[in-house]
Parts: sequence; structure tokens; C-alpha cells
Amino acid sequence: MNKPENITINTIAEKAGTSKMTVSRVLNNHPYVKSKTRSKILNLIKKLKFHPNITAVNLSRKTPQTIALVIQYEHLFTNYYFTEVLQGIEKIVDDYSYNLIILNVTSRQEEEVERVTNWYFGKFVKGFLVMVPAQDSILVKKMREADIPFVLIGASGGFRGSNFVDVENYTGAYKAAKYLISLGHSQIGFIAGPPERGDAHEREAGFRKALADKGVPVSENLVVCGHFKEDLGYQAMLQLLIQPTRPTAVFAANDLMAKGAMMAIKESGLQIPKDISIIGFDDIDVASQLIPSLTTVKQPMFRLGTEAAGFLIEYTPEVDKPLHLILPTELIIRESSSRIWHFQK
Amino acid sequence: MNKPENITINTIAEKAGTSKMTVSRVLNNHPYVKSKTRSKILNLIKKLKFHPNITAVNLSRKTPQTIALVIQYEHLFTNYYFTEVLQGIEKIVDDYSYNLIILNVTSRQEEEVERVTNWYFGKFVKGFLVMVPAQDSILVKKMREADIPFVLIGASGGFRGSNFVDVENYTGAYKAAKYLISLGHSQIGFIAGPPERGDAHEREAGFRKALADKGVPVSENLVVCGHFKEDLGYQAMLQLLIQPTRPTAVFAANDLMAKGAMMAIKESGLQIPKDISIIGFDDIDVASQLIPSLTTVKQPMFRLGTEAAGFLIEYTPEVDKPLHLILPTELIIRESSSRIWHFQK
DNA sequence: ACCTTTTCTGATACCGGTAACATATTACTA
DNA sequence: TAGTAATATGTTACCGGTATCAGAAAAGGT
Repeated sequence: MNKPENITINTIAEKAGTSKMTVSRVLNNHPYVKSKTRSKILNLIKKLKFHPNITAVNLSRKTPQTIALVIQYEHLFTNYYFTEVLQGIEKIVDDYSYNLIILNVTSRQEEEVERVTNWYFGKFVKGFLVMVPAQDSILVKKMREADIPFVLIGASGGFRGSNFVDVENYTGAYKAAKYLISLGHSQIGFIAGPPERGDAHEREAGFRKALADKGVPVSENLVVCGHFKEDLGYQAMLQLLIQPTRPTAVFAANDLMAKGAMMAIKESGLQIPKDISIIGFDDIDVASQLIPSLTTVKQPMFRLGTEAAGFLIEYTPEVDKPLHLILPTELIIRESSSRIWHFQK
Repeated sequence: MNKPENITINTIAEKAGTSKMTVSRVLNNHPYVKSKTRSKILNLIKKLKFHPNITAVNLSRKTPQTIALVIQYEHLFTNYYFTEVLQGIEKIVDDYSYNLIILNVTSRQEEEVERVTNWYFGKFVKGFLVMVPAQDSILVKKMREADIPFVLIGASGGFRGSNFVDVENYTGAYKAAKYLISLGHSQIGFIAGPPERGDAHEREAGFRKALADKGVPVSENLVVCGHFKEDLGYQAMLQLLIQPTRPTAVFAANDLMAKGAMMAIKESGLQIPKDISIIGFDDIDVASQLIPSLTTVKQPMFRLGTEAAGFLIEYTPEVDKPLHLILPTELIIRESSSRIWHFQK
């Protein structure tokens, strides 16, 4: 009758001839264990393939050792940089020996909200990292009402009471536009993101402000929306190309759209940056691999993840002040932008 | 000194004047509770906002009530149908009152494997649903070695010993190609997926077999690779368009590439389906919204999720036989395909 | 050599639920 | 109306760890 071989901390203690408390100390790297005892226990653990029961650990500790990341898969395809943020999160989670679970939410159904918050109420997670674009998310609303610890990633607008990490969308866009102007461009197109999203909105605002500050007029027919999607960026560029005053430079509110736009430009027989300079936002992986490589505004995506996760893990209610962190963006100049080449029209 | 208000099952029992066992029975819908007692307890639960401690529940039950979905975000962008599979999974998980967590893996690092398997060894999850494209995944290898329950979704090739659910890639592609031939086409292009992926391979094989069976020769210059990506589908189509014998029909191994191909066709001034018929694979959401709407091979994606999750949840080791389920695909005829219009060349 | 401090180990209670069994109540049957 | 079955509730032990405190062994100081 070989029973199912359920190896627990007791099994190890028994075989090692110690109490289970000593085994627990070894597991948690407690200093007060004789090195001989320690190694004997470690050997047994390895030999018997013992793994502590996550659930039991969680139950006996006061605070959970797990955090959850909440994302909306539907929107993932415009959150291309998501992967890099996740890497940052995982780095920190690992450093703290925490666990990370990912939860998916779709729309704005009450029912789904509970499925998420139950992980907190059920004392399994310490809190949430929230990456949903919509500000009006009822999930976020419920979390605030219930005093659940959470950190918004990349959605600062309208949440002054909550924790968030975000990037300088406004300033980044401002810098990009200013840079184009400094290269001599004055007919500058803009491919905007989805108007309902805060980050998209801020980027457009930064763009407009830079032009205004420098006395460059914004031609409204050179501002088109591409909803952060590559194919719509392509379409948007086609629109810009048929305008009577063709832009000499185009600023796309994210790299994906910039990529689409570059394709449109190339197909129309024009050259980048000779005929049209192009600049993006995000600095996603492929930006540097495009031909020509894409000038863009780099978001510190990895750090977005580390900061958010670090705060949540360290967070102590009633002690910590809300986290309002806005990370700087950086203009990365590559080949797709250049000084205006010749006078047009 | 208002203490942190930790509401447990004991709190409820005390206030209700019963034992905590009765409360537990109410929580689990056990029939033997007087309805008056039941409603009194339910009211207290609602009033005090009690939520059972997930961790404690897991610890006292023998089997965990949670399953994990393992995905590879890097590859997500070619797994566009992922969202629909997920919905199927969530449906079942919900029906069984289970929980679902999502775990991300990136490459093939040992370290990551342990992070995943620990959820099982730590007795928190009953098993895994695995959606990683690579057959050579060391995660899958380890899971097999350790006898961890798991179900592969959409990756049947080479895993005869493991559980999997997949779709009839071969047959689906065969049907699609046969259909094109039946419309009178004989110069048929094929835009292939990444050669290292089993599903891509099967689709190509089905395509080739159909042509062979019907005595239609495969021109190798009409077979190009698009790696399941939209923009590469576009590029691939451009390739096909400049071939000396332009195809009158093109079969793309997934809808995303078909979408890109359609764009290329339209831009070249040709009409779909008048000049070129096009057909995809997957039936992703947008397929029916394209103009013209896309004829495609529909995968039962939702059901892929329900079957996999259902099996894993019901699974009993040593009793159940391995799950080898291959779901049928269906040819959905829409506007993008038609009988050959005129004789070319 | 004795006393203090530091290092090491164990006993016990507990985290918050559920399982299994026992007991008390009601309902039904003859 | 007693006797049995069905319904309703409580008791106890336990899931597998950790915290806390107490005690033992080793190390250090004078």
C-alpha cells in the first residue's frame, strides 16, 4: 500500500530527527540553525522533493506573499509595451520571494469585479497592480470604496486619490515636437491615439503646446486618429499624404502607429527621413530594428513595473502616503528624423 | 481600540448563535440547514461583508479549487484567438466555482519552470492549461516527468502521451483548398505560418494534399511565409503579386495574415474576390467585419477552452485516460472568395 | 570555574476553514 | 404513540505551515 507519498514539513522533520520548527527555520533562512543540521535538512528536502504548501504558508503568516496583476486582454494589443512592464514586475516579485498571479478582466461587469476582489478579501493577495486603460473602470471604483491596496500602471489621469505610476506623456510629447521644430519642420502631422485614453490625450496636448510655444500653427487637417493600432496608423498616414500641404514630419502617438505610417510612406515612394521625418512614442523593441530605425520617446517600461510592484509589496496601510510617481521619458534620436531637407511647395 | 475587524467564519457563527460548522454548511450550500438559520447567517455574511479565506479553504480541502493557465506573452500576438479560448476557460471555471490564475512564462529558463510548477507542488493548483506554441518547451517536459496534470491547448503534435485539445488543422486546410479548387482556381497561393509550429505545418500539409488530390500543381514560388503576422502577411502578398503567374486565389494560414494580404491586394488596385479570392484560417472576430468579409476556416476556440478546462477540473489521476481531443473546423464562406472570374494570361 | 550572553532547538497554540462522526431535533410510518 | 427515518446542528480533529515563548547547549568574559 504505497500511499500517495504526501511529503510535508513533518516528514522532513521526522527523517531528520528534529522538530518541524527547525525545518521551518531552514526553509526561511533563519540564522539560528547549526550548519550541520541545516545541510542534513536541505539534503532531505532535495531528496524527497519537498515543496512547502503555499496555502499553509499563507494561512499562518499574517500577510499574503502574493500580488495580482489585473489586465484586460481585449486591450492588450494596443498595450504592446505590456510585456516589458511585466518583466519589471516579475523581477521585483522574485527579489522579494513573492508570487505573482495574473487576472483577466473583460468588460465592466459587476460579477467580474467580485471575482477579482475576492482574491483580496479571501486573503490570498496583498493587493493589485492594475493595467486597465479605462478611467471609468468600475473595478477601480470598487477597489477604492473597499480600501483595497492597488497601484494603477500607466493611468494617472483622474485618480489623484489612488496610487499610480505613469510616465511623462505630456512632457515627452512636448520634447518630441520641439525637437522636430528645431530641425526646421513647420508642417508637422500628428497621428493621435484613442481620444478616450488619458495617455493619448496627454501626448496630443504636449504636441500642441510645443507648437504653440514655438509659434508653429497646428493644421487641423494634419491631425488624424489612429487609435494606437498599427494598421490604423498606416491608414492615417495615407490620409496625411493626400493633404494639400503634405507634412514634412509626422509625430505618431505610439510606435506601432509610427511603424504603420512608415510603411505607408515607403509605399508612396517617399523616403524617410529625406522627404518625411517620423517620430514615435514608447520605444518598443522593434523601434530600433525598423529601417530606418525609429526616433522615438522612450518610456521606462521596465521601471514602471518595478516601481509599482515594489510599492505594493512594501505597502503598509495607514502609514504610507499614496504613490504618485511620474517617470521621465527620454527622446531617443535615431535615423527616421532629420533636419528639413529642402523647401517644399 | 477598534481592531482591524477581521471577520472570519467564527465571527459569523458567534453572532448567529450557531457553530461555525453550520456557517460552513451555508457557505457550501449544504442542504441540511434550516432555512431560517440559513437566511440569518446569509444576512450576517452580507452585513459584515464576510469572505471566506481562500487559503484556509484550500488547506482543509484535499484538492485545490484552482487551475492555472500558462501562456507566453511574447507569442501572444500571433495567438490572436487567445482571448476567445480564455472566455471558454473562464466559463467552465465559473461553472465549477473554481478559480483561475494566469501565469506568464517567457523563454525556456529552468528557473521559470520552477516558478510555475511550484504552484502545483505547493498544492495551490490542481493542474495547468498550457498554451505555449513550442513543442520543445522544457516546461512541458518537466511537467511530464513530474506527472503534473496538464492539458495542452492547440499543440497536439508530438505529445501523444499528454493530454491535449486541438483543432483539425490539416482537415480544415484541406477543405479550404478543395473549396478554392472547386471554384475553378488552379493558381493558388499559400501564405504559411512559422515553420516551427505544428499547427502551421499541418495547415500547409492539408493545403498541399488537397492540391495533390485534385491534380493541381503547387507552384513553389506561390508559397511564402508570413509567420502568422499581419504585416508579414501583407509583405507576403506583395511577393505573390509580382510573381510571373499571379495567383487567382490565396489561402493564408491565419486570418491576421489574410487581413494583411487583403490590404496589399486592395492597394495594388485589384479587387477581392473578382481578381483574387482570399481565404483565411481561425475566424477571429474581425474576419466578418472586413470589407469584403473574409471566407475562413472557423476554429471552435471557445470550445477549445471549455473542453480543456472541463477535463482538467474533472481529472482524477490513475483513472482517466489521456485526453486526445481534436475538434472539427468549419469552412465559413463569406464574400472574399468567388468562382474564378475570367481566364488570365 | 562561574556567570552572562549568544546560539540553537523544541513545545504549544494558532491561522480559518472542512471532514467525519455524534447527537439532537423533527417528520413520517405503522 | 412508539419506532424509525430524515433533517438539522454540534464536537473534535486536522490540513501544513509559522509565531511565540521557553529551555538547552555552546561561547565568551572575568
